Formats: sequence, structure tokens, C-alpha cells
Amino acid sequence: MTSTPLTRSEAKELTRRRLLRAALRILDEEGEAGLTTGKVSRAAGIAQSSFYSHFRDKDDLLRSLWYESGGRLLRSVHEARVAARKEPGDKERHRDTFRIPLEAFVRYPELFRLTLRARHDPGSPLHDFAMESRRTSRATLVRDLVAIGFPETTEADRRQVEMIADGLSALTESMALGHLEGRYPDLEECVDVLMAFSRGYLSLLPRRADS
Amino acid sequence: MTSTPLTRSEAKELTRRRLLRAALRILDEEGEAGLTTGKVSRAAGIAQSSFYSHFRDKDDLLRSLWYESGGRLLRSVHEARVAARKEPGDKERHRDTFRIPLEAFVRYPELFRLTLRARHDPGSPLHDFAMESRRTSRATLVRDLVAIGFPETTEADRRQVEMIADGLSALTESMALGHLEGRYPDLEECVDVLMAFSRGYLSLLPRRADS
DNA sequence: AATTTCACCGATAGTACTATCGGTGAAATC
DNA sequence: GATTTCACCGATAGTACTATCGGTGAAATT
Repeated sequence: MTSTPLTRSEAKELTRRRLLRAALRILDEEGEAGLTTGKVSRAAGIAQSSFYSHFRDKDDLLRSLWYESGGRLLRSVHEARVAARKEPGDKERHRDTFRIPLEAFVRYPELFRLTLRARHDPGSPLHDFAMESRRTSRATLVRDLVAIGFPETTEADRRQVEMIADGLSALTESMALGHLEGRYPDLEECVDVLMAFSRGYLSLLPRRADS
Repeated sequence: MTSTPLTRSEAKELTRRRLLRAALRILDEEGEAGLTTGKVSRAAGIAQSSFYSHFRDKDDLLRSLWYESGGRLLRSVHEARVAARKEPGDKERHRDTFRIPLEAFVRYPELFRLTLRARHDPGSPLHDFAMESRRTSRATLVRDLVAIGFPETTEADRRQVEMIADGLSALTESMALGHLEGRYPDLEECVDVLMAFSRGYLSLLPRRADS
């Protein structure tokens, strides 16, 4: 019971956070069609009209949700992945490249699912953001694979690395979804399977001529 | 220019098909939020109110779309996959297990994307159908994998086969998406990569003691 | 040929939601 | 202590969509 001598701006910021949190919950439970200014406001304990003291309109809320939460999540995954790839050849580091994104997705399930939904729904105000972030993510992964030794001399090479990157993302996401659905309680088992699949695409890696 | 002495029920069936086709196009371009009885009807060349001569309500339209088109697609994939697995050990049959679903997805892009969208959107009237069909699909794949030799004695075994099945679906779907986005014009290249990944999970297959 | 059926129409009642408006009181500023 | 600011409120205009209704004419049935 800390007494609450909140300043005006502190109180406002608190309400804003409640709105964002409520929006995320509603989105996760009912999808974008279920998200209305009325529901969010009621869930946050304010009148529907007061919503507009915090956001210009509904799209503004969604954009804020993306930038202040979702974008951060994806960026952290990329950074962690890049860091993990700094130690190539290390078996445990290799597991990390799967474990870290997996843990990030599982840590923020609503954001993870929001991203997937926005990616597939062309009508979502977040569709373009989701696609853009997907492109970035893929480009990062491609760079990592090239660093490991995948060739990108011909167009066909290029396409192949991109396919592998896409495949790895899809695999990781499906394991995270399975875990969140309660089917795969142990994340390490998920990493095991991801490692097994990775043995497959590594067979496409040409033998090094040097060293 | 065949003259058109259409019977009444033929004309009605034609209108119904136009409605379903228009709905599929709008869904693909704008998502479920963009689908209104007015838009579909106008696109099919009838008045908004006439929509209700063909469907009880909007959900009825979506359900019809699912059962008369989407469900058929998924069933055909399963059947083809099962048939392809009838010849185990054959390299070309193995490729078929990837090629056939891939071709089915690519053949009906709107239905494919509709399925993905419904799967991720809890607010969609098709969500439950999509999840159910996903479960069926997974179960089929698991049975195939067990037939190949994957153990399912312990709970951990069971989980692992399911993960592999999930992974294979996710991989195939991501390749199909990449092709539909124009990034992977050659489906055989997609099959190549899927085969490479499959080399990985096959390494989890225990050596047979007999024969 | 008379009668019935029904796909289609325009009009509209009903519903749900968005976004704006003027008002209020307490916090912030002067 | 007087004044200003502003987060919040209820009320409401405006918009978009759903689904129903009675009417119409041509096809189908008798």
C-alpha cells in the first residue's frame, strides 16, 4: 500500500499503459475484429471517449503497440541471434541461435501471435510493419548463413540461402507455437528437433577447400 | 456464344458461384475485415439484399467457402500425401511427399492464404475449422512418420514425432508462401531445400535392428 | 391459361462503432 | 490565492454494415 501522490503526467502514463495492455489482451483473445475503442477503454477503466486523450485513433493505438512493444521484441531477437553467431563452431552457441529466438517468442506470447496474425492479414494496419520486419529478419539470417559459408555467387545460390532462412524462421515459429499451445512443454526438446533439422540444411554447405 | 436458356436453378447456382468467387477474391485482397455483404454482392452483380437468397448470413458464406473449396483442397493434399507414402524408400516418391502439398497450395493461393489467416485469427468464424483441419493434418503426418520407423513408445518419442510433423508442415507452407510471393519461382528448388531439411530429421530415425 | 414460386429489387429498421463536443474538477502554474 | 491546464466524463452526430420487408416479373407448375 504505497500512498499514491501521483503527478498528473504519471497518472496519464499509467492509464496509457493500461490501455495498451488491455488492447494486447483483447487482440490476443478476439483478434483485430474484436478490438474496439469501447472495449479497450472499459477494460482500462475509463470512458470510451477518454480513449482519445491518449491516442489519435485506433490505428494510432496499434502503431504504438507495435513500436513500443512488438518492435522491441523483434529487435532483441535479432541482436541476440547476431551475438550468438559470434562464436561459430561452438555447439552450445549453435543451440543458442535456436534457443534465444524461441525464448523471446515464448516470453511475449501475445506479441508473437500479433506478429503472425498481422503478417497474414492484408487488412491489418500492422500488415506492412509485419512484412517489413519479416524482410529485415530474413536478411539478417541470410547474412549469418553466408558468414557460415553458404555461397551467394549465383542467383540460384542466393535463392537457396533465402529459402533456408525462411525455413529456419518457420521451424522456430512453429515450435514456439506448439510450446505455447502446451504440446511441447520442454523448450530444450524443441531445440533438439531444430538442431536435427539444421543437420539437414548444413548438408548443403560446400566443403571448405582451405584451412 | 452459346445461347443461354438457363433454368432457374442453373441461374441461381451461377450467381452463388459468382458470390463465392467474389468473396474469395475480397478475402484475399482485404482480409476478413474487408468482407461485407455489400461488396460481395456488388462484385457478383446483385443487390446487397439479394445476398440473403443464397446464404443465411455472412458466416454461412464463409462456412460454405470452407467446405466447398477449402476443405476439399486440404483433403486432396492428405490423400495425395498418403498415396505418395505408399512407396517408401523410393527417392522420387519421397520428393513427391513434398511436391504434392506444395503444388496443391500453389494451385489455390487464395484458399491457402485463407487457411493460414483463419488459423492465426481467433476472431475468425473459420478459426475452429482451420485448427481442426490442422490437427487432422498433423495426425496424418505423424502416422506416416511412425510408419517410416519413428518410435512412439514413450511420451517423449510421441512429442518428437509431432514436432517433426509440425516442422515439416511449417517448412512446406513457408516455401509455398515464398513461391507465391515470387521469390522462389522454381518449385523444384523448393523441393530440393525441403529434401535437405528432411535429411536432418531423418538422422533422428533409429537404425533398424532387423532385415 | 391460370396459378404458384422465387430470385431479385429498393427501402429501411436496427445495431455497433468511431470520433467530436462542451462541461467539470482537480492538479499545475502563475 | 487566482488562473490555467487537461484528463476525464456523458451525450451525440456521423458512418458503415447487417438483415428484414413488401413488391415485381419471369420461370415453373398446375
